[in-house]
Amino acid sequence: MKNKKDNIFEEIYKIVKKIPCGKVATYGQIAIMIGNPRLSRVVGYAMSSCPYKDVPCHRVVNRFGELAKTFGENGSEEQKIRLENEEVYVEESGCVDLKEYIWNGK
DNA sequence: ATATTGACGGGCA
DNA sequence: GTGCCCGCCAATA
Repeated sequence: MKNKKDNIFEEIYKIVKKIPCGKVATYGQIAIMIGNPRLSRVVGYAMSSCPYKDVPCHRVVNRFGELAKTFGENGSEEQKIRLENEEVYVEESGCVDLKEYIWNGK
């Protein structure tokens, strides 16, 4: 039998690591994949923790499609570069075209 | 130990 | 159509 509850973080990381390069996913979408659309907050928190370097948190954006400015000291600057490095165009606002780069889940 | 916050999202009034 | 409130988990004060 399983523990009372497996770390929800692990569920999140598992999905985030599943994001293909050149694509981005929203917290809500990831949260839904976990099984609870309201876990969006936990998803964001898991990213802020980001203990696993295998988790491309820079590919995870909010529902507006903009990157997390709390990524680091440089803000979304480095994150923006990473996305552009993966063929993902990012605006100066740190916003990407969801309709173009949104991860379809496959 | 408890309370509040925190990279959000969705539902309801 | 707009605005406000609630929910979830973990970490920090």
